[in-house]
Amino acid sequence: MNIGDVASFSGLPAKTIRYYEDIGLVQPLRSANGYRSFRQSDVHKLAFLSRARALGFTIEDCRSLLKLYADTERASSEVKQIATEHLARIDQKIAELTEMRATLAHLVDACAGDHRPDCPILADLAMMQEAN
Amino acid sequence: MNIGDVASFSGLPAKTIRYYEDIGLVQPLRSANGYRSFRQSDVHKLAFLSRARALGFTIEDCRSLLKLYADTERASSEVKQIATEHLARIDQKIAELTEMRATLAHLVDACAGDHRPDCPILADLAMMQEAN
DNA sequence: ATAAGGGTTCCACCTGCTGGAAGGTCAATA
DNA sequence: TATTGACCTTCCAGCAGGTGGAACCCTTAT
Repeated sequence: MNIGDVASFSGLPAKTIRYYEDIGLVQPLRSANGYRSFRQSDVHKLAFLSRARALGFTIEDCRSLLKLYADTERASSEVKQIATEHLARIDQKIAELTEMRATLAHLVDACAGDHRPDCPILADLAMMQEAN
Repeated sequence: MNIGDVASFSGLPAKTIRYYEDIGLVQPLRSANGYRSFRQSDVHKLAFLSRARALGFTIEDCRSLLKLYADTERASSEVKQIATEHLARIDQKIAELTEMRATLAHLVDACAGDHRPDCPILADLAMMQEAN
């Protein structure tokens, strides 16, 4: 399979697939003409990566997950730990964004948004200047 | 004011302040010895930037906001638009993360996380391989 | 023969900093 | 006065995770 086919199959751009090869996540063979030649297992790996990335796992997480995936003797606890840590990071991020959202929504709400220059958003961002 | 003082005052690392000068967000003067010399207005700008960045505005947003801030003739609608677009981006991000979180939490929940190799997390990530 | 549509490499760029090396400056102390 | 230590300076490199483009090769059809 050439890279274009793999791209449409895995949903990853060809550029990304080349990048994944660069950083050692996949090792496709090469045809006589120099084209990358992907085996079924490579395609599976890439689909795996595509899904893992879509769930927000970092590349390093993906590397670990692929290793565990390949090791049929792994303990599921190892996988669960990676996923649990990632879940905590997501929760953290959601909490941060939610707080930002609240503040920002409040400001947007307070701003008339008309032709006049008075703007609570700028006033809040400046704050210190207010005390001036 | 030297960069160290400004850093502790604005809450931004000195490195970041230098970077902000690099990209033209602030233009401090220079003392005879070559040290950056920050006026009150620079310090205010940096505090403004610090708050705007904490609310997740991009650097380019900040650039626009600073320009609007400096322009006492601005229409508040211009500010509101930037903030509203940013709010939408935040909502988008929260939605994505929330979906990720749901899927991941479901998987983590389903995984025994013990010494055995059976793992629904890997199984789900692989999917295609399942059909193999 | 040539044009279209694959593929290849390499290098630069994106966001928003951060770290480190190598050196200049300043105030206080031994 | 020498020297320490805490400042400051510049410049260069790197992080994640790709993306864009240039310049080129390969294959197939017309």
